[in-house]
Amino acid sequence: MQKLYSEAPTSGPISMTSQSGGSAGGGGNNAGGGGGVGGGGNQGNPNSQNPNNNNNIGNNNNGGNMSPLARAPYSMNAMSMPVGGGMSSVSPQTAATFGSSVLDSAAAVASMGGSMGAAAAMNSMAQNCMTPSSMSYASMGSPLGQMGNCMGGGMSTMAAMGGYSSMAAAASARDLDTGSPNSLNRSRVEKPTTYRRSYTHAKPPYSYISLITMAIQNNPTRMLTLSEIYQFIMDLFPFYRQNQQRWQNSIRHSLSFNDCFVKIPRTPDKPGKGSFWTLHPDSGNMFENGCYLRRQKRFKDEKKEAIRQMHKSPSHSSLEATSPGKKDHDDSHHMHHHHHHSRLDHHQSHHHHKDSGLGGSLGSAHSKDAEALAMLHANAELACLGQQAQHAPSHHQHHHQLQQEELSSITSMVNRCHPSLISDYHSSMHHLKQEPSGYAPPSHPFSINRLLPTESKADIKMYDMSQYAGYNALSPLTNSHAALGQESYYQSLGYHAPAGTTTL
DNA sequence: ATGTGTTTAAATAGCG
DNA sequence: CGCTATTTAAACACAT
Repeated sequence: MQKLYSEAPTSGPISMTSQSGGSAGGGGNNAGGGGGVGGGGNQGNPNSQNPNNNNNIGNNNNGGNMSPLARAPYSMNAMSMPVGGGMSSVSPQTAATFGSSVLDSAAAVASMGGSMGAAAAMNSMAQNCMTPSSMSYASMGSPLGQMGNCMGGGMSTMAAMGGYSSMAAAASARDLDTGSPNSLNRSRVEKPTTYRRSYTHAKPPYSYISLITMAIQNNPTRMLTLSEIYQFIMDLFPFYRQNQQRWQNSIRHSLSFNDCFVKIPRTPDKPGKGSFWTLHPDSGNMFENGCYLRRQKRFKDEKKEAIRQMHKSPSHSSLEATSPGKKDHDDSHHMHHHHHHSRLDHHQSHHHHKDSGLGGSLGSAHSKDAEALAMLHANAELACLGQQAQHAPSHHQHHHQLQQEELSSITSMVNRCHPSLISDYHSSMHHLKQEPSGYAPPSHPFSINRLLPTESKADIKMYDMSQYAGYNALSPLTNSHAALGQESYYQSLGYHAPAGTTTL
Protein backbone atom coordinates (compact mmCIF):
# COMPACT_ATOMS: atom_id res chain seq x y z
CA MET A 1 0.00 0.00 0.00
CA GLN A 2 1.71 2.87 -0.93
CA LYS A 3 0.11 5.87 0.11
CA LEU A 4 -1.12 7.99 -2.52
CA TYR A 5 -0.50 11.21 -1.15
CA SER A 6 -1.40 13.22 1.70
CA GLU A 7 -3.60 16.07 1.74
CA ALA A 8 -1.55 18.64 3.13
CA PRO A 9 1.96 19.20 2.41
CA THR A 10 2.66 18.85 5.82
CA SER A 11 1.91 15.68 6.87
CA GLY A 12 1.21 14.57 9.82
CA PRO A 13 1.70 14.44 13.25
CA ILE A 14 5.05 15.17 13.78
CA SER A 15 5.85 14.51 17.10
CA MET A 16 9.23 15.53 17.31
CA THR A 17 10.86 15.82 20.38
CA SER A 18 11.34 19.25 20.26
CA GLN A 19 14.58 20.34 21.25
CA SER A 20 17.02 21.09 19.10
CA GLY A 21 19.90 20.87 20.23
CA GLY A 22 22.82 19.50 19.43
CA SER A 23 24.75 21.41 17.35
CA ALA A 24 26.42 18.77 16.10
CA GLY A 25 27.87 19.42 13.28
CA GLY A 26 29.08 22.29 12.43
CA GLY A 27 31.30 21.13 10.42
CA GLY A 28 31.73 21.70 7.10
CA ASN A 29 33.36 24.78 6.89
CA ASN A 30 34.55 24.58 3.55
CA ALA A 31 31.62 24.01 1.65
CA GLY A 32 28.96 26.00 2.63
CA GLY A 33 27.62 26.30 5.68
CA GLY A 34 26.98 23.93 7.90
CA GLY A 35 26.22 24.33 10.84
CA GLY A 36 23.62 24.33 12.75
CA VAL A 37 21.74 22.45 14.85
CA GLY A 38 19.55 20.71 13.03
CA GLY A 39 16.57 19.17 13.43
CA GLY A 40 14.72 21.27 15.02
CA GLY A 41 11.64 21.16 16.49
CA ASN A 42 9.09 22.59 14.62
CA GLN A 43 7.99 25.54 16.08
CA GLY A 44 4.42 25.70 15.95
CA ASN A 45 2.31 22.90 16.55
CA PRO A 46 3.31 20.41 14.25
CA ASN A 47 0.14 18.94 13.62
CA SER A 48 -1.55 21.78 12.39
CA GLN A 49 -1.18 21.19 8.96
CA ASN A 50 -3.02 24.00 7.83
CA PRO A 51 -1.57 24.75 4.67
CA ASN A 52 -2.65 28.11 4.94
CA ASN A 53 -0.61 29.68 7.37
CA ASN A 54 2.75 30.52 6.56
CA ASN A 55 4.12 30.87 3.37
CA ASN A 56 3.02 32.42 0.52
CA ILE A 57 4.95 34.80 1.56
CA GLY A 58 5.96 36.86 -0.69
CA ASN A 59 7.13 34.72 -3.00
CA ASN A 60 5.34 36.41 -5.30
CA ASN A 61 3.47 34.94 -7.61
CA ASN A 62 1.46 32.60 -6.51
CA GLY A 63 -1.63 33.22 -6.41
CA GLY A 64 -2.49 34.81 -3.62
CA ASN A 65 -5.93 34.84 -4.50
CA MET A 66 -6.63 31.38 -4.78
CA SER A 67 -8.71 30.24 -2.12
CA PRO A 68 -8.58 26.65 -1.68
CA LEU A 69 -11.75 26.35 -3.27
CA ALA A 70 -11.03 28.51 -5.99
CA ARG A 71 -8.32 26.39 -6.94
CA ALA A 72 -9.68 24.08 -9.28
CA PRO A 73 -9.14 20.59 -8.84
CA TYR A 74 -7.01 19.70 -11.44
CA SER A 75 -8.82 17.80 -13.68
CA MET A 76 -7.13 17.12 -16.68
CA ASN A 77 -8.37 20.17 -17.96
CA ALA A 78 -7.06 22.16 -15.35
CA MET A 79 -3.87 20.50 -15.71
CA SER A 80 -3.67 21.09 -19.20
CA MET A 81 -3.39 24.57 -18.65
CA PRO A 82 -0.80 26.23 -16.94
CA VAL A 83 -2.27 27.19 -14.17
CA GLY A 84 -4.74 27.53 -12.06
CA GLY A 85 -6.08 29.87 -10.09
CA GLY A 86 -4.75 32.77 -11.20
CA MET A 87 -2.17 32.86 -13.48
CA SER A 88 -0.27 34.70 -11.16
CA SER A 89 2.11 32.05 -10.71
CA VAL A 90 2.34 31.09 -14.16
CA SER A 91 5.25 32.06 -16.02
CA PRO A 92 4.67 35.02 -18.10
CA GLN A 93 5.22 33.30 -21.27
CA THR A 94 2.92 30.64 -20.51
CA ALA A 95 0.36 32.94 -19.41
CA ALA A 96 0.67 34.92 -22.42
CA THR A 97 0.14 32.01 -24.50
CA PHE A 98 -3.00 31.14 -22.95
CA GLY A 99 -4.29 34.39 -22.33
CA SER A 100 -6.84 33.89 -19.84
CA SER A 101 -7.14 31.74 -17.04
CA VAL A 102 -7.28 28.51 -18.19
CA LEU A 103 -8.74 26.84 -15.51
CA ASP A 104 -11.98 28.10 -15.96
CA SER A 105 -12.06 27.58 -19.47
CA ALA A 106 -12.91 24.10 -19.44
CA ALA A 107 -14.25 24.76 -22.70
CA ALA A 108 -10.95 25.46 -23.99
CA VAL A 109 -9.87 22.20 -22.91
CA ALA A 110 -12.61 20.50 -24.40
CA SER A 111 -11.96 22.05 -27.58
CA MET A 112 -8.40 21.46 -27.45
CA GLY A 113 -8.14 18.22 -26.22
CA GLY A 114 -11.23 17.23 -27.12
CA SER A 115 -10.52 13.85 -27.21
CA MET A 116 -7.16 13.52 -26.26
CA GLY A 117 -7.82 10.80 -24.21
CA ALA A 118 -4.52 10.59 -23.06
CA ALA A 119 -4.00 7.04 -23.09
CA ALA A 120 -4.87 6.22 -26.50
CA ALA A 121 -3.28 9.17 -27.86
CA MET A 122 -0.13 8.62 -26.15
CA ASN A 123 0.25 5.13 -26.94
CA SER A 124 -0.32 5.48 -30.44
CA MET A 125 1.97 8.28 -30.57
CA ALA A 126 4.59 6.48 -29.02
CA GLN A 127 4.44 3.93 -31.61
CA ASN A 128 4.63 5.89 -34.63
CA CYS A 129 5.06 9.27 -35.32
CA MET A 130 2.21 11.32 -35.15
CA THR A 131 0.55 13.32 -37.53
CA PRO A 132 1.06 16.87 -37.10
CA SER A 133 -2.15 17.29 -35.53
CA SER A 134 -1.84 14.60 -33.08
CA MET A 135 1.47 15.82 -32.43
CA SER A 136 0.41 18.84 -30.93
CA TYR A 137 -1.14 17.23 -28.10
CA ALA A 138 0.64 14.21 -27.89
CA SER A 139 3.78 15.56 -28.59
CA MET A 140 3.99 15.94 -25.13
CA GLY A 141 6.10 18.44 -24.33
CA SER A 142 4.74 17.32 -21.28
CA PRO A 143 7.24 17.27 -18.70
CA LEU A 144 6.62 13.82 -18.02
CA GLY A 145 6.62 12.91 -21.50
CA GLN A 146 9.90 14.28 -22.19
CA MET A 147 11.18 12.83 -19.21
CA GLY A 148 11.21 9.85 -21.19
CA ASN A 149 14.80 9.92 -21.50
CA CYS A 150 15.47 9.15 -18.06
CA MET A 151 12.41 9.10 -16.13
CA GLY A 152 11.38 6.98 -18.71
CA GLY A 153 8.63 5.32 -20.08
CA GLY A 154 7.25 5.13 -16.75
CA MET A 155 5.81 8.43 -16.86
CA SER A 156 4.42 8.16 -20.19
CA THR A 157 2.99 4.92 -19.35
CA MET A 158 1.32 6.34 -16.46
CA ALA A 159 -0.09 8.96 -18.49
CA ALA A 160 -1.49 6.48 -20.72
CA MET A 161 -3.08 4.75 -17.95
CA GLY A 162 -4.66 7.74 -16.81
CA GLY A 163 -6.98 7.45 -19.48
CA TYR A 164 -9.33 9.68 -18.00
CA SER A 165 -11.54 9.83 -20.72
CA SER A 166 -12.27 13.11 -21.98
CA MET A 167 -15.56 12.75 -20.47
CA ALA A 168 -14.21 12.65 -17.12
CA ALA A 169 -12.41 15.67 -17.91
CA ALA A 170 -15.35 17.27 -19.26
CA ALA A 171 -17.30 16.52 -16.26
CA SER A 172 -14.94 17.93 -13.91
CA ALA A 173 -14.27 20.75 -16.08
CA ARG A 174 -17.80 21.43 -16.15
CA ASP A 175 -18.04 21.76 -12.60
CA LEU A 176 -15.30 23.85 -12.12
CA ASP A 177 -15.61 26.15 -14.59
CA THR A 178 -18.02 28.66 -14.36
CA GLY A 179 -16.74 30.64 -16.94
CA SER A 180 -15.33 33.66 -15.69
CA PRO A 181 -12.00 33.63 -14.31
CA ASN A 182 -13.14 34.64 -11.06
CA SER A 183 -16.02 32.71 -10.94
CA LEU A 184 -14.42 30.51 -8.69
CA ASN A 185 -17.62 29.14 -7.89
CA ARG A 186 -18.05 30.56 -4.63
CA SER A 187 -21.37 29.25 -3.98
CA ARG A 188 -20.92 25.86 -5.10
CA VAL A 189 -17.71 25.68 -3.65
CA GLU A 190 -18.88 25.85 -0.29
CA LYS A 191 -20.50 22.66 -0.44
CA PRO A 192 -18.76 19.95 1.19
CA THR A 193 -16.98 18.87 -1.77
CA THR A 194 -14.45 17.30 0.23
CA TYR A 195 -13.27 15.14 -2.41
CA ARG A 196 -12.72 17.89 -4.68
CA ARG A 197 -10.90 19.78 -2.17
CA SER A 198 -8.70 16.94 -1.69
CA TYR A 199 -7.71 16.88 -5.22
CA THR A 200 -6.69 20.28 -5.02
CA HIS A 201 -4.57 19.68 -2.15
CA ALA A 202 -3.50 16.33 -3.11
CA LYS A 203 0.13 15.89 -3.21
CA PRO A 204 1.35 14.56 -6.46
CA PRO A 205 2.75 11.11 -6.22
CA TYR A 206 6.23 12.15 -7.04
CA SER A 207 9.15 12.71 -4.83
CA TYR A 208 10.97 15.97 -4.97
CA ILE A 209 13.69 14.20 -6.74
CA SER A 210 11.28 13.11 -9.39
CA LEU A 211 9.91 16.55 -9.72
CA ILE A 212 13.27 18.10 -10.10
CA THR A 213 14.23 15.52 -12.61
CA MET A 214 11.11 16.19 -14.55
CA ALA A 215 11.80 19.83 -14.59
CA ILE A 216 15.31 19.42 -15.77
CA GLN A 217 14.49 16.81 -18.29
CA ASN A 218 11.76 18.81 -19.63
CA ASN A 219 14.02 21.59 -20.55
CA PRO A 220 15.83 21.34 -23.80
CA THR A 221 19.00 22.55 -22.30
CA ARG A 222 18.67 20.19 -19.48
CA MET A 223 19.77 22.85 -17.13
CA LEU A 224 17.61 24.92 -14.90
CA THR A 225 18.06 27.44 -12.22
CA LEU A 226 16.54 26.88 -8.90
CA SER A 227 13.81 29.32 -9.48
CA GLU A 228 12.97 27.76 -12.77
CA ILE A 229 12.63 24.49 -11.07
CA TYR A 230 10.29 25.99 -8.58
CA GLN A 231 8.31 27.53 -11.29
CA PHE A 232 8.04 24.39 -13.26
CA ILE A 233 6.69 22.58 -10.32
CA MET A 234 4.20 25.20 -9.47
CA ASP A 235 3.04 25.53 -12.99
CA LEU A 236 2.46 21.90 -13.17
CA PHE A 237 1.10 21.13 -9.79
CA PRO A 238 -1.20 23.47 -8.06
CA PHE A 239 -0.54 21.69 -4.91
CA TYR A 240 2.80 23.30 -4.75
CA ARG A 241 1.51 26.72 -4.94
CA GLN A 242 1.02 26.43 -1.30
CA ASN A 243 3.47 26.30 1.44
CA GLN A 244 6.20 27.27 -0.79
CA GLN A 245 8.66 27.92 1.82
CA ARG A 246 8.39 24.46 3.05
CA TRP A 247 8.74 22.50 -0.10
CA GLN A 248 11.17 24.84 -1.66
CA ASN A 249 13.48 24.31 1.19
CA SER A 250 13.13 20.65 0.52
CA ILE A 251 13.90 21.13 -3.09
CA ARG A 252 17.02 22.96 -2.23
CA HIS A 253 17.96 20.28 0.13
CA SER A 254 17.38 17.68 -2.48
CA LEU A 255 19.48 19.44 -4.98
CA SER A 256 22.44 19.68 -2.79
CA PHE A 257 22.06 16.46 -1.05
CA ASN A 258 21.64 14.19 -4.01
CA ASP A 259 24.53 13.47 -6.23
CA CYS A 260 22.30 13.02 -9.14
CA PHE A 261 21.94 16.74 -9.35
CA VAL A 262 24.90 18.69 -10.42
CA LYS A 263 25.41 22.35 -10.08
CA ILE A 264 26.86 24.23 -12.95
CA PRO A 265 28.14 27.68 -12.39
CA ARG A 266 26.64 30.47 -14.25
CA THR A 267 28.83 32.04 -16.80
CA PRO A 268 29.75 35.64 -16.62
CA ASP A 269 27.95 36.43 -19.73
CA LYS A 270 24.80 35.25 -18.15
CA PRO A 271 24.36 37.17 -15.04
CA GLY A 272 21.68 36.12 -12.78
CA LYS A 273 20.90 34.64 -9.54
CA GLY A 274 22.00 31.14 -8.84
CA SER A 275 23.71 28.48 -10.81
CA PHE A 276 22.23 25.97 -13.13
CA TRP A 277 21.27 22.54 -12.08
CA THR A 278 21.49 19.55 -14.25
CA LEU A 279 21.43 15.82 -13.94
CA HIS A 280 24.54 13.86 -13.41
CA PRO A 281 25.36 12.13 -16.63
CA ASP A 282 25.66 8.85 -14.91
CA SER A 283 22.55 9.04 -12.96
CA GLY A 284 20.80 7.12 -15.63
CA ASN A 285 17.25 6.32 -15.24
CA MET A 286 16.72 6.64 -11.60
CA PHE A 287 13.19 5.60 -11.82
CA GLU A 288 13.55 2.53 -13.79
CA ASN A 289 11.50 0.66 -11.40
CA GLY A 290 8.67 2.88 -12.24
CA CYS A 291 8.29 4.28 -8.85
CA TYR A 292 8.54 7.95 -8.55
CA LEU A 293 8.17 8.11 -4.89
CA ARG A 294 11.13 6.24 -3.76
CA ARG A 295 14.07 4.93 -5.64
CA GLN A 296 15.49 1.70 -4.62
CA LYS A 297 18.88 3.03 -4.40
CA ARG A 298 20.19 6.48 -4.36
CA PHE A 299 22.55 7.50 -7.02
CA LYS A 300 25.95 8.32 -5.71
CA ASP A 301 28.71 10.01 -7.44
CA GLU A 302 31.80 8.09 -6.79
CA LYS A 303 34.00 10.99 -6.30
CA LYS A 304 31.78 12.85 -4.05
CA GLU A 305 31.10 9.79 -2.13
CA ALA A 306 34.73 9.14 -1.70
CA ILE A 307 35.27 12.56 -0.48
CA ARG A 308 32.50 12.31 1.92
CA GLN A 309 33.96 9.15 3.15
CA MET A 310 37.24 10.71 3.54
CA HIS A 311 35.77 13.44 5.38
CA LYS A 312 34.34 11.12 7.79
CA SER A 313 37.28 9.01 8.44
CA PRO A 314 40.26 10.95 7.46
CA SER A 315 42.24 7.91 8.10
CA HIS A 316 41.60 6.59 4.73
CA SER A 317 43.97 8.28 2.58
CA SER A 318 43.17 10.02 -0.50
CA LEU A 319 44.26 7.06 -2.39
CA GLU A 320 41.11 5.35 -1.99
CA ALA A 321 39.24 8.35 -2.77
CA THR A 322 40.92 8.71 -5.97
CA SER A 323 40.89 5.27 -7.15
CA PRO A 324 38.17 4.99 -9.55
CA GLY A 325 37.21 1.50 -9.06
CA LYS A 326 36.74 1.83 -5.47
CA LYS A 327 33.80 2.91 -3.71
CA ASP A 328 31.23 0.80 -5.11
CA HIS A 329 31.12 -0.96 -2.03
CA ASP A 330 28.45 0.41 -0.23
CA ASP A 331 25.85 0.47 -2.65
CA SER A 332 27.02 -1.11 -5.64
CA HIS A 333 26.60 -4.52 -4.70
CA HIS A 334 23.34 -4.99 -6.07
CA MET A 335 22.30 -3.43 -9.13
CA HIS A 336 23.10 -0.55 -11.02
CA HIS A 337 24.08 0.62 -14.08
CA HIS A 338 27.03 2.17 -13.11
CA HIS A 339 29.95 1.49 -15.00
CA HIS A 340 29.18 0.61 -18.35
CA HIS A 341 31.37 3.28 -19.19
CA SER A 342 31.40 4.04 -22.64
CA ARG A 343 31.70 7.22 -24.21
CA LEU A 344 29.67 8.73 -21.56
CA ASP A 345 32.21 8.72 -19.00
CA HIS A 346 34.52 9.80 -21.44
CA HIS A 347 32.76 12.91 -21.92
CA GLN A 348 32.19 13.38 -18.43
CA SER A 349 35.63 13.10 -17.30
CA HIS A 350 36.61 15.21 -20.03
CA HIS A 351 34.42 17.87 -18.91
CA HIS A 352 34.83 18.31 -15.39
CA HIS A 353 37.70 19.67 -13.81
CA LYS A 354 37.15 21.75 -10.99
CA ASP A 355 33.84 21.80 -9.66
CA SER A 356 33.31 22.88 -6.27
CA GLY A 357 36.31 22.42 -4.35
CA LEU A 358 35.47 18.93 -3.72
CA GLY A 359 35.53 16.21 -6.04
CA GLY A 360 34.65 18.41 -8.66
CA SER A 361 32.74 16.79 -11.21
CA LEU A 362 31.36 18.88 -13.80
CA GLY A 363 31.75 22.36 -13.29
CA SER A 364 33.49 24.05 -15.88
CA ALA A 365 31.41 26.26 -17.79
CA HIS A 366 32.24 28.55 -20.35
CA SER A 367 29.10 29.48 -21.88
CA LYS A 368 29.34 27.17 -24.69
CA ASP A 369 30.39 24.56 -22.41
CA ALA A 370 27.04 24.78 -21.07
CA GLU A 371 25.61 23.81 -24.30
CA ALA A 372 28.02 21.15 -24.85
CA LEU A 373 27.30 19.93 -21.49
CA ALA A 374 23.67 19.89 -22.09
CA MET A 375 24.30 17.91 -25.14
CA LEU A 376 26.45 15.66 -23.29
CA HIS A 377 23.77 15.03 -20.88
CA ALA A 378 21.34 14.35 -23.48
CA ASN A 379 23.60 11.84 -24.92
CA ALA A 380 24.30 10.32 -21.68
CA GLU A 381 20.74 9.92 -20.97
CA LEU A 382 20.03 8.38 -24.19
CA ALA A 383 22.88 6.14 -23.84
CA CYS A 384 21.71 5.14 -20.48
CA LEU A 385 18.57 4.23 -21.92
CA GLY A 386 20.13 2.11 -24.41
CA GLN A 387 22.19 0.43 -21.90
CA GLN A 388 19.39 -0.06 -19.70
CA ALA A 389 17.49 -1.68 -22.34
CA GLN A 390 20.38 -3.71 -23.21
CA HIS A 391 21.28 -5.37 -20.14
CA ALA A 392 18.12 -5.03 -18.59
CA PRO A 393 17.94 -4.96 -14.97
CA SER A 394 19.09 -8.34 -14.50
CA HIS A 395 18.86 -7.85 -10.90
CA HIS A 396 15.29 -7.57 -10.38
CA GLN A 397 13.53 -9.49 -12.78
CA HIS A 398 10.42 -7.57 -12.76
CA HIS A 399 10.41 -5.10 -15.44
CA HIS A 400 12.04 -6.51 -18.34
CA GLN A 401 9.36 -6.33 -20.72
CA LEU A 402 9.37 -2.75 -20.45
CA GLN A 403 12.32 -2.13 -22.39
CA GLN A 404 10.99 -2.51 -25.76
CA GLU A 405 8.09 -0.46 -25.11
CA GLU A 406 9.96 2.07 -23.25
CA LEU A 407 12.47 2.32 -25.84
CA SER A 408 10.14 2.89 -28.61
CA SER A 409 8.18 5.44 -26.81
CA ILE A 410 11.27 7.16 -25.88
CA THR A 411 12.46 7.15 -29.33
CA SER A 412 9.47 8.91 -30.45
CA MET A 413 9.76 11.33 -27.70
CA VAL A 414 13.23 12.07 -28.51
CA ASN A 415 12.34 12.71 -32.00
CA ARG A 416 9.79 15.02 -30.96
CA CYS A 417 11.76 16.84 -28.54
CA HIS A 418 15.15 17.58 -29.50
CA PRO A 419 15.65 17.34 -33.13
CA SER A 420 19.23 17.98 -32.77
CA LEU A 421 19.56 15.00 -30.65
CA ILE A 422 18.09 12.62 -32.94
CA SER A 423 21.19 11.77 -34.67
CA ASP A 424 23.00 11.38 -31.48
CA TYR A 425 20.35 9.29 -30.21
CA HIS A 426 20.53 7.02 -33.09
CA SER A 427 24.15 6.71 -32.94
CA SER A 428 23.98 5.96 -29.32
CA MET A 429 21.55 3.36 -29.91
CA HIS A 430 23.60 2.06 -32.57
CA HIS A 431 26.36 1.67 -30.26
CA LEU A 432 24.71 0.31 -27.35
CA LYS A 433 21.70 -1.26 -28.55
CA GLN A 434 20.05 -3.61 -30.71
CA GLU A 435 16.97 -2.60 -32.33
CA PRO A 436 13.64 -2.80 -30.84
CA SER A 437 11.34 -5.30 -32.03
CA GLY A 438 8.05 -4.18 -31.35
CA TYR A 439 6.09 -6.26 -29.17
CA ALA A 440 4.06 -4.69 -26.60
CA PRO A 441 3.46 -6.27 -23.34
CA PRO A 442 -0.04 -6.27 -22.24
CA SER A 443 0.72 -4.65 -19.03
CA HIS A 444 3.74 -3.11 -17.63
CA PRO A 445 5.15 -2.51 -14.29
CA PHE A 446 5.14 1.13 -14.73
CA SER A 447 1.50 1.29 -14.79
CA ILE A 448 -0.34 3.45 -12.52
CA ASN A 449 -1.32 0.39 -10.73
CA ARG A 450 1.93 0.35 -9.15
CA LEU A 451 1.21 3.60 -7.62
CA LEU A 452 -2.02 2.70 -6.18
CA PRO A 453 -2.79 0.55 -3.32
CA THR A 454 -3.86 -2.71 -4.53
CA GLU A 455 -6.79 -2.84 -2.34
CA SER A 456 -8.13 0.37 -3.40
CA LYS A 457 -7.75 -0.15 -7.00
CA ALA A 458 -11.16 -1.39 -7.09
CA ASP A 459 -12.53 1.74 -5.84
CA ILE A 460 -10.65 4.12 -7.77
CA LYS A 461 -13.00 6.67 -8.78
CA MET A 462 -13.09 8.47 -11.88
CA TYR A 463 -11.79 11.53 -10.40
CA ASP A 464 -8.94 9.76 -8.98
CA MET A 465 -8.00 8.60 -12.30
CA SER A 466 -8.37 11.86 -13.82
CA GLN A 467 -6.21 13.25 -11.25
CA TYR A 468 -3.41 11.06 -12.17
CA ALA A 469 -4.04 11.48 -15.71
CA GLY A 470 -3.79 15.07 -15.17
CA TYR A 471 -0.38 14.80 -13.92
CA ASN A 472 0.79 13.12 -16.92
CA ALA A 473 -1.18 13.68 -19.88
CA LEU A 474 -1.32 17.28 -20.33
CA SER A 475 0.69 19.90 -18.94
CA PRO A 476 1.04 23.46 -19.33
CA LEU A 477 4.10 22.82 -21.13
CA THR A 478 2.54 20.46 -23.36
CA ASN A 479 0.10 22.88 -24.44
CA SER A 480 2.26 25.73 -24.70
CA HIS A 481 4.52 23.60 -26.55
CA ALA A 482 1.93 22.65 -28.92
CA ALA A 483 0.79 26.10 -29.34
CA LEU A 484 4.06 27.66 -29.86
CA GLY A 485 6.06 25.10 -31.48
CA GLN A 486 9.20 23.98 -30.00
CA GLU A 487 11.43 26.71 -30.87
CA SER A 488 9.26 29.33 -29.65
CA TYR A 489 8.69 27.34 -26.68
CA TYR A 490 12.29 27.15 -25.90
CA GLN A 491 12.58 30.74 -26.32
CA SER A 492 9.62 31.35 -24.30
CA LEU A 493 11.36 29.66 -21.54
CA GLY A 494 13.74 32.39 -21.74
CA TYR A 495 16.77 30.59 -22.66
CA HIS A 496 17.41 33.06 -25.24
CA ALA A 497 15.24 35.66 -23.96
CA PRO A 498 16.45 38.92 -22.76
CA ALA A 499 17.90 38.80 -19.40
CA GLY A 500 15.60 38.94 -16.61
CA THR A 501 12.74 37.61 -18.43
CA THR A 502 13.20 34.21 -17.44
CA THR A 503 14.67 34.01 -14.29
CA LEU A 504 12.18 35.62 -12.31
C1' DA B 1 17.31 41.69 2.90
C1' DT B 2 16.74 37.98 0.08
C1' DG B 3 17.83 34.11 -2.70
C1' DT B 4 20.96 30.17 -3.09
C1' DG B 5 23.43 26.41 -1.36
C1' DT B 6 25.11 23.22 2.27
C1' DT B 7 24.64 20.52 5.93
C1' DT B 8 22.96 18.30 10.33
C1' DA B 9 19.27 16.10 12.51
C1' DA B 10 15.08 13.94 13.12
C1' DA B 11 10.65 12.22 11.44
C1' DT B 12 8.22 9.73 8.15
C1' DA B 13 7.29 6.64 4.62
C1' DG B 14 8.24 2.95 0.92
C1' DC B 15 9.42 -1.57 0.23
C1' DG B 16 11.49 -6.05 0.64
C1' DC C 1 9.68 -5.15 10.91
C1' DG C 2 14.04 -3.25 9.48
C1' DC C 3 16.53 -0.65 6.27
C1' DT C 4 17.02 3.28 3.87
C1' DA C 5 15.12 6.94 0.83
C1' DT C 6 12.71 11.07 1.27
C1' DT C 7 10.79 14.96 3.65
C1' DT C 8 10.95 18.72 6.87
C1' DA C 9 13.24 22.02 9.86
C1' DA C 10 16.83 24.92 10.86
C1' DA C 11 21.20 27.14 11.00
C1' DC C 12 24.51 29.05 8.52
C1' DA C 13 27.64 30.82 4.59
C1' DC C 14 27.70 33.52 0.53
C1' DA C 15 26.39 36.16 -3.28
C1' DT C 16 23.29 39.58 -5.18
